[in-house]
Amino acid sequence: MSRNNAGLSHARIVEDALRIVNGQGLRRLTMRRLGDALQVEAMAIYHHFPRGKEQLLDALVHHVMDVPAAADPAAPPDTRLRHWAAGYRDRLLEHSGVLPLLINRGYENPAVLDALYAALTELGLRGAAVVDAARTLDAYVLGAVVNEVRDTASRPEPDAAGEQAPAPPVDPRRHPHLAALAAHRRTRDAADRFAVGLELVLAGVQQPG
Amino acid sequence: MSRNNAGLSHARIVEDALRIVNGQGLRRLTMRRLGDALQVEAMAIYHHFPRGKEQLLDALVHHVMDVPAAADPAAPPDTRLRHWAAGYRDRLLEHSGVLPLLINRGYENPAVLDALYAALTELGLRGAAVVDAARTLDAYVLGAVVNEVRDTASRPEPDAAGEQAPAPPVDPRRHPHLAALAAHRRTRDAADRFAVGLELVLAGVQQPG
DNA sequence: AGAATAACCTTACTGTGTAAAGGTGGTGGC
DNA sequence: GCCACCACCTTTACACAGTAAGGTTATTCT
Repeated sequence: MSRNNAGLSHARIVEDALRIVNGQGLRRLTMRRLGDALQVEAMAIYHHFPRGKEQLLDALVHHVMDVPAAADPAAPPDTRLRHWAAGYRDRLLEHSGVLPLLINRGYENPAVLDALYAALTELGLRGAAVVDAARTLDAYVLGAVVNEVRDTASRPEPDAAGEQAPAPPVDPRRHPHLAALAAHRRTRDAADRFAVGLELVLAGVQQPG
Repeated sequence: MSRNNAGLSHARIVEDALRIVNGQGLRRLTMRRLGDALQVEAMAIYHHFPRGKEQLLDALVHHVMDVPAAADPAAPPDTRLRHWAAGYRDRLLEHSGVLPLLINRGYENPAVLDALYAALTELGLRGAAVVDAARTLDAYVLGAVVNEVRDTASRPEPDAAGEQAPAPPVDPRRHPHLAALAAHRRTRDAADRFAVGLELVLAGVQQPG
């Protein structure tokens, strides 16, 4: 506990960094701020992450992505796919602050990917069709979460009383379909939207069967 | 042309900023660097973007997203959807540097969205199904592009002769499906992968008809 | 014991966004 | 003609970012 042993560790650093990110945003994740949270000087972090902030951000991505494949091998394959998607979405939403990092930093979780392939194979897909389906599902989930995060971020707060939806004006001359369907755009909540879209993708992925 | 008129303009600033971003990356887009590119001091930009860099980044997103809806009203609706998807992907890939900004900054292009609704309606969808399908397609395209960008970024260069795929080792005991399908994971190029996935989503979106 | 080392601290430098205030030329009112 | 004003750009300055270099300890090894 003395001067040269503050109990710092890879895990503790990542943990506190993640707390900062999803409490104050990625922008405010700073070496000095992280040091403060860890009761340590900023430069102490460099002993555990010699490549500095870049390496720290890599570790954040890795930590978010490195989960064991949810194992319910008895469940039917389509149920497992839905669980996979829901779990994936939950994890991304819980750490939505690191989403920008996922664009440039690779992850790839073999266990999860293998389980995904397994479920799709059990559904009757073979060979390239499995890989294509997996990629498509992955893309859908990621894109859906990104859109969801953007929506909830730009959707303002129910701050004052009554003030909620500014209802953006849409010109029915220029955009008739948009105007006609405007009501349908506000119905479901985020979770329902995700589930509905997932069903569509799942249906497409098993089209021949 | 004197000292108080360097010919700066909203459009020119956005243009040069975008050039920097997709030539050197978002990280290197800096007020001073942008000033240099525009032959101007950094603070000059604040006269056209009073809210500073935040507003500049908003403008970048807006510029990337604000394109007229590709109008080929004679084409069949499914063709129009494919064109929309291809155009969307191209635009995102061309400015892949701004992708991280799309997560937190809203855009929404009414013209494009209306055209999308129109095509889906022509396909036979009605009401909420149109909105759901549009959201699903949007999510797929965005997610697919994000994955594609990550792949091409982490995929190293065919720099020296012959050296290309390090072929990550996969344990066939732990991940049998991954091992069995490894060959299928490297077949198609990025454009094909996108097209194949899009077909799956399109199929799912029109499932009842 | 003495030396090596792991874990942290101090200092210092470059680069970043931007507030504040200063010029400078052109434009309109009188 | 002249002067006030304003749009446009520059200067200066500050707080905060990441991190290289080197210093300080306590533990551990010989």
